[in-house]
Amino acid sequence: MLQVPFIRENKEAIITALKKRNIDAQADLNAIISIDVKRRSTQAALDFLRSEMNVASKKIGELFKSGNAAEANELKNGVSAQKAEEKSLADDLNSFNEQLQELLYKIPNIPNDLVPAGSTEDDNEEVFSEGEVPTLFDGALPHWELAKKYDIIDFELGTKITGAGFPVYKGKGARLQRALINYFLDKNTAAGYIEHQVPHLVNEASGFGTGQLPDKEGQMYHVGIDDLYLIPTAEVPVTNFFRDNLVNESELPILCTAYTPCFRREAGSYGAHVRGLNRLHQFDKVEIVRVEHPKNSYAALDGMVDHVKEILQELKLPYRILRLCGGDLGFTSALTYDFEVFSTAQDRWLEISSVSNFETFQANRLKLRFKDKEGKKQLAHTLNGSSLALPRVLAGILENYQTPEGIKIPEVLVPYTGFDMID
RNA sequence: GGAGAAAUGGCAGAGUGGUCGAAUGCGGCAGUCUUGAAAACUGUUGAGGGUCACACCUCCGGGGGUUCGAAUCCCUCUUUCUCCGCCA
Repeated sequence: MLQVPFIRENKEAIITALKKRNIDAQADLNAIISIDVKRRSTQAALDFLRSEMNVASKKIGELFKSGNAAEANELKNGVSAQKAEEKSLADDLNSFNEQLQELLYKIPNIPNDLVPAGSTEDDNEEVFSEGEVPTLFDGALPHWELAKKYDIIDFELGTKITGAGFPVYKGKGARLQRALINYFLDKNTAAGYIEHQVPHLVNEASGFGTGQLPDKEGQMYHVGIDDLYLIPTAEVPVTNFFRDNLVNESELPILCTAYTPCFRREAGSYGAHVRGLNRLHQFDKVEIVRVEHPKNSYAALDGMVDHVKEILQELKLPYRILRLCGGDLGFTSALTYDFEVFSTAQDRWLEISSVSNFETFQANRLKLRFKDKEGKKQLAHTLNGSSLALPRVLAGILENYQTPEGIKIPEVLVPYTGFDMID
């Protein structure tokens, strides 16, 4: 969420920047500014009236104490008469605040200068790639076939007990998942991220804090009876740790990591792209979250990108890094790098990580501030990234490491799996 | 799930209708003293809105109500604690 004073002072620049998202924000920004003017004048009028009433009330108390009941009663009638006006002004103010809030929720974050223009994922800019795409032998299979052949993932069983998109991992498949989780968490904690285990359901306020609500209700599973949401990512509980926090500058940066399952309804997805592990309703992910000083947030973003790179290098998977274009950029993000691993048997790239700087956009919603050296309060910057999303990493390993004899395990994972081959 | 008690500033904890945004202690910050630190002493120290700056307004778990006036009274929700029941 953008701040109103910022909008007031930078309207034209915001309109220009949001064009990269293919959004014309002019009308909404104008509405915000004019409602804010009304809001402030109403607030001033209300404050003035209340001040009068407060003075009179205090006087009434003094008059009663000094036994001057007649005069006190007269004043009382005067204040009573003002109450209707007070209520009307307060209602107006409330309504302006609500209108303002609603409009502010509609405006996405301002893209960073580096964000390329564009409307679809085809316009994303490749900024880095590494690792050789292996030439597969004759008879190489896509991961869902491999999963069946080696009996390590049972999609049908998941469908039976829950529904499509909820696979069951078995035997060495389950063990490999657990190995990946442990490996990722170890990498993250070695880099200074503090490991957390968090609730997998969150309340409505948390959904608002990170920007899933309003508008994206349909993406999350909602437990109606208790009004809780299943988390679509650990970003939601972890970033909301800091909701309504005022921290000391010296506490920054704050680095957290958490492994959680993630639940996504993925309404509207269909076809070959949801095959196998490509798109699931429940999947595992290890997340990293940072709360940063605004001065450091872009250096931190680069650091997170390097961190994820290192993991992929160790796994020896072919991957590339994309800088998302305006049209593909998430609502709350100012700059996002996507990591994609190459799925050899499918001959396509699969997104396995998304690393973003939200600048103050989430912090403003969260009321996450820090006190600087002068004692001034500033919004902090929040960032997060996946390190990594499990299913597609697993798909990448299965497909790229397959041999006629079986699936080799990346060397770095062997200490975690306890075996070096799935056969 | 049932019964009872409670929720106040970073923390602890006073405050039961007006002079309370709130005593006191701890903590934090600044200073005095000290070679430096500690101790001691002095001062300072909640948040939001609003203003050029003041003024002023709002906030004592959330929401609503009574009253000229609410931290204080009433209703409701949430959370915490104690006891009982159930339970991994």
